[in-house]
Amino acid sequence: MGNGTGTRVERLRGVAREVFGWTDLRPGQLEAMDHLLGGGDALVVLPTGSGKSAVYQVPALLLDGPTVVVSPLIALQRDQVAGLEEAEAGGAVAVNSAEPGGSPLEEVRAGQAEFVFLAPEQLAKPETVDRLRAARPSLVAIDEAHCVSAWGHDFRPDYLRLGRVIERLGHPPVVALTATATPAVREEIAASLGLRDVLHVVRGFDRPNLGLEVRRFVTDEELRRAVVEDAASRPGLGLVYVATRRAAEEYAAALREAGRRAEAYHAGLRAADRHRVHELFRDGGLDVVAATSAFGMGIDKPDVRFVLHAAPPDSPDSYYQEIGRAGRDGEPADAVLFYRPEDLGLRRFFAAGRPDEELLLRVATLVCEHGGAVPVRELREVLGVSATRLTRVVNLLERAGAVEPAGRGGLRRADGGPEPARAVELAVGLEETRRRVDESRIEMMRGYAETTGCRRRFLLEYFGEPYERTCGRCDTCRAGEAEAPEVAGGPFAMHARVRHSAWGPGTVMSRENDRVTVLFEEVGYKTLSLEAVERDNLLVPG
DNA sequence: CGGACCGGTGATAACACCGGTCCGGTGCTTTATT
Repeated sequence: MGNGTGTRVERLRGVAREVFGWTDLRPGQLEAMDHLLGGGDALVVLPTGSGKSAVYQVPALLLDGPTVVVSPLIALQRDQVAGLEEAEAGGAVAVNSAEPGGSPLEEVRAGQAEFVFLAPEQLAKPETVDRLRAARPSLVAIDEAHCVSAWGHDFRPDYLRLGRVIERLGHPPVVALTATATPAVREEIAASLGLRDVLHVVRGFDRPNLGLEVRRFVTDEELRRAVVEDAASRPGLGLVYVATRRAAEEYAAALREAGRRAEAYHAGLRAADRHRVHELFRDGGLDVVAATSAFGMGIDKPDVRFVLHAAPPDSPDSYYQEIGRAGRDGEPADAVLFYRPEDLGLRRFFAAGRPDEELLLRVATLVCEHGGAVPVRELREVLGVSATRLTRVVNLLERAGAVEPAGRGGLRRADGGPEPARAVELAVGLEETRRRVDESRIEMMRGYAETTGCRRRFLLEYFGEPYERTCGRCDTCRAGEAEAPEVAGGPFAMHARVRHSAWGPGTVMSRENDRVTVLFEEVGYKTLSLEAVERDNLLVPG
């Protein structure tokens, strides 16, 4: 393989060509790879199907030592391992509950595997981290890195502990990869993973071949009928995203009734059924999949012609991820949201979870009174709670500065940290902030559904890309309703830092002609009328 | 937060209406039982 001589970029190109057969690395990819070879960390936002994996696979072969890849789904790990085995890129193994015994880690230690795939839950075991550390990893890749922000806080709290794991592994170069991330989510990922000397590579947010449309309904019955009629009459392959498992089954049944080859997909299906639907979808045996958010990660089918939403997701972030599965081939495709404001209620319910004050206090008190290092495993046995619940609480107490890790899987009171009662207060405050931000993202989803402006502009500015025009291809543009934006400027330019007397510091995310949307650190997204802002001097530069 | 579902109510009876209750997404793990 071509190494030893030549510039880093030439060596990277050589490996890409000779090992993987890639002859056309894109500027964003190369830049990130080069930065990693130089010892820095990178946060890479590229659309799925544009070679995100290459960003760690190529430099991995030029760095001396195995590459640790954190990947959220066992199914994705399997696919990636298979792909690497085929490329003969130095061997790849996965470590998870579905794999036999402890032999994969042995292969890594013995230098027989260049890539090792794990979910964050595996890295919660100190023994596993120790064995990886002994193999002296030279690169860490966090795939689908938005999971750190989206899942780490409640659903899979081990995501929030990856920063600790990276340190424990000696902090080799780290690359975080995702297809969707607002500036705020990118900041959170970088901070949570403890990235240093970070190069941000963000490419290809706009998807001009996607037609955007929102249709509004009063009753649930009308909405359902319209979704089924629409999905049944469109040519080509499509997805219908729904909010509940039950709705997935009902839509699939209605579409079959209407003569389409349709299947439901959600996490309540047996593994064999999920597998079967995936294969049918992949091999062209279906017209429509009616699915919850369980369907999507790892899907890279080029010819999806439409993505309909029978209910709004929890944020524009999720929405963009889901509609981004349409039109990967660059041909025209449609993204239609069938909208009732009431349907945001379910999202609000999911966002509302309250913190576990009793458990917070018990953990804080136990650790505080112990005086030394308490093994987390022991805490779990004493308290008789699930690992997920305990990890969530420990994360909060760490963020509140009350406890800190002590060696292998231990926990002790932080030096000069707050008393248990005060620690609980601080932790509850952190949860409150989190809840407010989640709710504000739901409000931004309402904003998208109800905007009278250009929808593409709304989404792109939400993702931090200035878009000083109208697209002409969304429903509001076509109806001639979208107002042409004025040239922005003045005190509320995109990304300007501002301060509000009650809501504290924030960043301007977008500006329409009569209002401005600001992302506040403490309360999330707020849209303010410019008239009120000017009349009452609500925002000052900050 | 909103919807589906259930059982009680009223009072020529059948069925419309009410209020209460329950339920809802995403995946890793691991272990005992077939």
